Amino acid sequence: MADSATRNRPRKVSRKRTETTERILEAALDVFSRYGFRGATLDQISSGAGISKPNLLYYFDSKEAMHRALLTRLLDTWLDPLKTLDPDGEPIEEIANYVRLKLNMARDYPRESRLFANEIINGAPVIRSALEGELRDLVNDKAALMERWIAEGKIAAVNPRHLIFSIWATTQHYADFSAQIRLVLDRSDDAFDEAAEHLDALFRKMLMPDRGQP
Amino acid sequence: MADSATRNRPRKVSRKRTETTERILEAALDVFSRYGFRGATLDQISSGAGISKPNLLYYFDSKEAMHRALLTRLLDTWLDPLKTLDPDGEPIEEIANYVRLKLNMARDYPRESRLFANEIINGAPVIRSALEGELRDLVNDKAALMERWIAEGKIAAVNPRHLIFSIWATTQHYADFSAQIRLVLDRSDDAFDEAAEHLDALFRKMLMPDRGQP
DNA sequence: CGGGCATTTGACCATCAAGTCGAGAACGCG
DNA sequence: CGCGTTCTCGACTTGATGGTCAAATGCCCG
Repeated sequence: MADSATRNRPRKVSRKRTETTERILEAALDVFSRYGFRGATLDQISSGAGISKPNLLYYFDSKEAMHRALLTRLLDTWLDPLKTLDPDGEPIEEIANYVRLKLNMARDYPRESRLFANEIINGAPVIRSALEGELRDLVNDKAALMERWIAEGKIAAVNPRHLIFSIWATTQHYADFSAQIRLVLDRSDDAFDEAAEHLDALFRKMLMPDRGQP
Repeated sequence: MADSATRNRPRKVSRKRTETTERILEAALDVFSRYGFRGATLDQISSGAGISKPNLLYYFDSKEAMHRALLTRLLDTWLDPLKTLDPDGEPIEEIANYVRLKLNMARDYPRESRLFANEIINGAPVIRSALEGELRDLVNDKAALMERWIAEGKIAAVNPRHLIFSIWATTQHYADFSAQIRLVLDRSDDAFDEAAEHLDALFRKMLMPDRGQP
């Protein structure tokens, strides 16, 4: 590790190469998230990235390779907020904070959210194995943490896994179904502030331990 | 209206025609919900319906027409549960019942849910106008009802529209993201019973009026 | 039963889109 | 400068796919 080959050449991959790769992935995210995998065309992506189609295929072997690169890179970002659930923190604050983080991601990265949604709706053909491994382990870990909090009477008795599902569902909804939300609410200003308040109240109330009957 | 041409012929459209149309829409639902509009092919649909491709196009002018027929027909079914919110019922029971109905739909009609999700994620190009009209009116109506319940102290002070969003999100999640849920929960048996219990508790707790400080 | 309308299909067409090829331009580096 | 490597693209190939057409078959009803 840290061998001379990697050390001596400050960049084995040229700056230009990484820059172009970045531009391509940015354009690909735009197109894939808007039209889905099948609906996206290489022409759209290449023109979005400002290069020719053969050049696009010089950087990525195939349309599928681009899609895969995008999704695997995304997965880490996507799972990150859940990792921040701190076993030593104040339980309700920790979870409320997680909800806020997820909602911020829906607001700041709607394309990523839609890309992910598309992949899952279609049965997660690409990231299935990653989901089975990394995601399941992470969820199991955090679910166990919540069980502990419940046993200690710190939060109400909820089903931890379904609580996590509810958090994912409600927060990502504001990205994935934004078209519907805009149409229902009528106004174009984003409803994220209201949503934040609403979801904070929803989950806090859900988690408040019932001190009534011990 | 009600002219003889329509009256005299008990079925201007033959039984066979409606039956074939039905078989086509069934196959189309299957394919569109699984692969999205662009991803679906007429060959898949025609073979799913057990007829030839030209015959398919004898019944529907185009792929788009089939898709549109499917979505407009679906919209009514989709909105129906919300209409059942009874202004004269017991508020919390009414809403809990609505949640249960929506979750049952996610369980019994996952293909319809995914078709709808696909349409919305892509910006609702087909049913935009219907959403702007019918759906918005319906939501406004029911939101007003909830405002009344809040004013009467029957339910806690929630943001009615965002409450509705949360119900849509959490229930449809079990259909649209079922792949993820199966992977996380590990077992193949559907998690709907657990989900029903969890969501019932979640929304009941959210809606319980705080008798503490009046 | 027979004329006419509805239904069905094999063969075909046109377009679109993923991916290939070979040649040329740009760049790094001695 | 010179030369190999990296990068870029116009033109092309190939397969998939939405849609057409004309001919054949079935079916209703007088």
